[in-house]
Amino acid sequence: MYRDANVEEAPVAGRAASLPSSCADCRVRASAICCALDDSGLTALSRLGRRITLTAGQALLWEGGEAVTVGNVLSGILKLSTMTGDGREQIVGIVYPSDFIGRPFGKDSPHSVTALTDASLCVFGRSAFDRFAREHEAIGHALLERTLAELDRARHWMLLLGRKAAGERVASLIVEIADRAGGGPSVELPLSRQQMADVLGLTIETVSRSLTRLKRAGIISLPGLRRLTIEQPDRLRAIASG
Amino acid sequence: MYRDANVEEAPVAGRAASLPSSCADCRVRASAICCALDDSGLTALSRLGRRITLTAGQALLWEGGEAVTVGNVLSGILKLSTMTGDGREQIVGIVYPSDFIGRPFGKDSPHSVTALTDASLCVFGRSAFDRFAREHEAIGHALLERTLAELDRARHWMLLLGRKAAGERVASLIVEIADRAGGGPSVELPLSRQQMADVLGLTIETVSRSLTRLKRAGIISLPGLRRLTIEQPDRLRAIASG
DNA sequence: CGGATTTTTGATAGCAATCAACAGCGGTGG
DNA sequence: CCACCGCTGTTGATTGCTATCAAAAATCCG
Repeated sequence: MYRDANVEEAPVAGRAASLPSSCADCRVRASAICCALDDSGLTALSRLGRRITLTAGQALLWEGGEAVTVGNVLSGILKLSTMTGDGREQIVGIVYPSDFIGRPFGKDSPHSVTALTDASLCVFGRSAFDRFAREHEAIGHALLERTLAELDRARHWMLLLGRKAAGERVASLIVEIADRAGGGPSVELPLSRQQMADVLGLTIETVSRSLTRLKRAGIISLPGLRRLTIEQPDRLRAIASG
Repeated sequence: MYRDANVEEAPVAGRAASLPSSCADCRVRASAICCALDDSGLTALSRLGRRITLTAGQALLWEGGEAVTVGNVLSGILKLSTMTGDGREQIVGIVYPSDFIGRPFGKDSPHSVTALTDASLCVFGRSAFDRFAREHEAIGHALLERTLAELDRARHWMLLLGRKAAGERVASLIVEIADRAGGGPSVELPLSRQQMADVLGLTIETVSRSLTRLKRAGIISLPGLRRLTIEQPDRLRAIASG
């Protein structure tokens, strides 16, 4: 089902004095971790990296497997997931463009990384990246800030998983997706019902029923399977906050 | 119910050339974050810090409050916790001696930090610590490694909260506590039943019933309320892994 | 248009929460 | 020293929520 990631193209290292073309035209240059680097650092880092593409469903890293690669998401959406011994899955993170993926400074990957949509990434060998990060304070610090923010988010999600009822979980997810999408009351859902269930620690049926209930209450409407409009943000947030 | 932390003593900065006495006799010097520093760095850091004590139940930081302090735990055990709008609590982390607490590089504390036992800490003003960390690469890197490990642990706990049944959760917690305690089949439980419930996203009754079931199955025994012996580690681990 | 997949809806069952009472333990004071 | 009290933990009865099982409806895609 899952195939290996394919290399799209070798990096094109520009002249030493200028930015490599692969970075110059990078869609996430301003917001990815590399934005902490100056031009010379960026040039040096770009020599370690290459771009790859993943098709929806394709995995890049496996839980418990060697943490061989790290990198930035350029486009598409990926999931971080772990599984119990008998195969129940929990999504522990959703990764968007400009987010960093992989486990620097660790031998094994603590979770799987799988593309939910077709995606493109800028990836580095982990050990080469680790070495680079040790030499470039700015990258290390940017990584620290990101990791601290991720930890905050993971712990906040623990409250949802440990203490919130199904309806509250679904409301919380909608609020988070809407916030991430940035404002508008109408959002494209990046997740299928099954994926929503795997994020929320619920079943697909319970997610569906919760959405129906929110719809019937007039709090949201569902113009399409993957589209959702928040009709009453205040009530939605009230439910989400538990 | 919760009182403010009390300052125990001002730091005693030793002669510039030697280690300050507060660090020289520090119980966690070899394993806390400061072990990344050389003597001069340690001396500089120690000038920013002071020791405080907390009594059981006392809070150091509040969820949503200003993240004024960071520091190392010297002795005792603390919890990190968050609450829903209507007061349901989830413990998102247990902190042991030599662990780091607080939220560097952030304005607000994402969770409360509360002592579960009497505890002593070596704390720093956050902004002073932030400045220090930016100037001392070694601390920043040590913090990064710790934060990455914490993130791995938090995400692993998300699997437990999202997908494991009550009995599996309790078994997992016992395994984790036993591993942390280091080997012996008999462990002192650092948590009350209520606190175990708050970590596991369960109620106190369900935790108690799960323990009783494990006891009746001969997998564990409970020589005292706060003492537990693992009789059949393999079966316990099998249950824990889901 | 037709088949496959995803989503919704319905019926039922099971697990954990809730409500309630009791037991064990430790501390205190008579 | 023992009786009493408060607190923590255990056990029991019941309820309620969510999972599970099952089937229909909607959507997607060739």
